[in-house]
Amino acid sequence: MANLKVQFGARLKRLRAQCKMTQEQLADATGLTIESISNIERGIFGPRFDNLEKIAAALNIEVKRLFEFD
Amino acid sequence: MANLKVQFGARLKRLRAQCKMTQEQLADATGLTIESISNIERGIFGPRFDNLEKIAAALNIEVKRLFEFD
DNA sequence: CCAAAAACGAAGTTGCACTTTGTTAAATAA
DNA sequence: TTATTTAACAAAGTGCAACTTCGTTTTTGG
Repeated sequence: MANLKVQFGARLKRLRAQCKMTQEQLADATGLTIESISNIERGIFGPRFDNLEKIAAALNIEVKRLFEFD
Repeated sequence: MANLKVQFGARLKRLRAQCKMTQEQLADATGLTIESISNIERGIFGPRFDNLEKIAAALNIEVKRLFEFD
């Protein structure tokens, strides 16, 4: 099983796609750069808690859904 | 609604209690200091992703359960 | 009461989240 | 095909929040 950052990134990418948002749109909605969104989705790094909140808010979902893998 | 760090901290505290673990035991199991555990539980700061994994592993639960509030 | 557990303060370190810039590649569409 | 958009990827720099350390006080529970 891949590490948490990778799993989280893949999950985020899928949820963002379901929202039909581009990385740029998510970046704008969260205040992060498009590069940071890309890095998060590829599992390069995991977002801090404050940005975790912003990401969930932008996708209009609860934070825990970002951790629902399998 | 309190911010994510505070909600997470309260949730962690409850789950740790359910496991009948002390902060010190959780600290030992995760490699964090007892102070860091205390700070996390009080919502002073949120753990990084690598430590999120270790905390969930120490409690023998899935990460998502740490974000199940309400 | 006593001992253990946890809260709290303050100050210092460090690693990682995040940015910036730029290039390349893949996807979508016309 | 040719554009155009979207995203992957690299490398280098910055800042701040996560984390530590040391010490004191307060709370909990037996």
